[in-house]
Amino acid sequence: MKQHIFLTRRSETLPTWNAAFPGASLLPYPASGSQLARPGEAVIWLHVAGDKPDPALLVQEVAGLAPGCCIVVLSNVPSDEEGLAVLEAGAVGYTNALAVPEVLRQIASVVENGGLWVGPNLLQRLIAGMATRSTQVNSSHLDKLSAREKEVALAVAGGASNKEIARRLEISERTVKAHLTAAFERLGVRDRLQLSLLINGTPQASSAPPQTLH
Amino acid sequence: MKQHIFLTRRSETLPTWNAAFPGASLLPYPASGSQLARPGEAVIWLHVAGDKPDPALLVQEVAGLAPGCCIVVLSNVPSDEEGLAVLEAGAVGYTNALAVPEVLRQIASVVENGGLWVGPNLLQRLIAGMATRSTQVNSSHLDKLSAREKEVALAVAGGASNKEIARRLEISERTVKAHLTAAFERLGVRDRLQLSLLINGTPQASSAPPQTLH
DNA sequence: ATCGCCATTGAACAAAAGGACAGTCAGGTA
DNA sequence: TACCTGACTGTCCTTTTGTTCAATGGCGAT
Repeated sequence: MKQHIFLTRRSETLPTWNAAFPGASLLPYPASGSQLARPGEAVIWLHVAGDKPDPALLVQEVAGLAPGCCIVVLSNVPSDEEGLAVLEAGAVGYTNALAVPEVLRQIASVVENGGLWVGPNLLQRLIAGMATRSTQVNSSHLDKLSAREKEVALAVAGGASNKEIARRLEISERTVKAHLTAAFERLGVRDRLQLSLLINGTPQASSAPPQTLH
Repeated sequence: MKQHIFLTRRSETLPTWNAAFPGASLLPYPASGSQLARPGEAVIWLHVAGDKPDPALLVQEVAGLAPGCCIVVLSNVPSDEEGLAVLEAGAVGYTNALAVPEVLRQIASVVENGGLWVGPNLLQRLIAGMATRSTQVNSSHLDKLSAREKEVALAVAGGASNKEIARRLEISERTVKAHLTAAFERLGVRDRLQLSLLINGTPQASSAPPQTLH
């Protein structure tokens, strides 16, 4: 069990923190210059309230003062954006400052074992946003389609209905469906919306760095 | 402590599973029709090997047989793509089938408390991918929507189906539709595809007919 | 306390989308 | 010529989407 340090602005400790980690230290956080803990031997619980000092910058600063330590951010007003920001800044956990002791201990055990902790809501948003773009992005998707399929696919990507496309291309609605089915198959998507995302390059996941880290 | 059920194709149990949960059940998984467990009272460990039966579909099928239960996927050949797929399908955890007992128990404790479990690698990828993208979503339109409508609209813009969104937000599919109908109305679009184009800021204008009718 | 907004859901319904199976026709190639 | 591919179409059927009508409960404002 590593040492637990709570960093907060107002030097008051929340009852839940004590309940979770009776032996933890409490420090005011503009801890200038001095080292906070022996490298890699502590879990830093960083309490942020609002965005006065940018939480992400704060995380980076604290990371400098406690190299190798896990930083978990406790937010008074949690939001997906803030969570995203601090995690990107190097925090390994993000949760509500009022989380119950069980959850705090849960988080501790996860991060102490090298894991990251993200709340279900944020996580699901991440998954939702990522899921469609993970499937093999090649930018030259349209090249995989025949001329006609391409026309139909582009119309769909522009938001047209099958009926509209049929009228526009002067073919039956049935044929539009046939071309679409072929396009879905060839591009490996399951419906017109994902086809649209693919063609419109909405994913742009190709630019996301692989990130091997830690 | 909930009941633990391991579903696997070959009816052999891995030593690590036993070590982690001595009292767990082991079942072959094409368990047709019959209910697997009392609703919400079990953790289902779904063992997948390769992609013969699509893991994501399998998750959905099992979810139907064990409503309210947590499904954790154990993969013989884990990949970010597979993880993403099963999590999107409703699984609440994804890890290597050979994970050591400590990790399995860790995962169990997380999901039993309503959390999602995603390995550090995949999670980092999600965060990295999201952080670069989250700024470019067209928020001006989203401001016209209520908090809940926004969540649904964003999921749709990411390519999710109503069923998936319902599962993700833990509401009925009917409610998803209600939020969507409201969002269409407020943003002046006629269906999910055009909503996606609007939110993702896709410049379509030229090819997409205004179409007020209906 | 009444009003309006929001979140939620049910039932029923209509329309759109998509899959399965089957078939014609034109053009190019082994 | 036999074979293949792409474009095109039909019918039948299932699933998904979206609407209409209707209702409940929470919550903040007047």
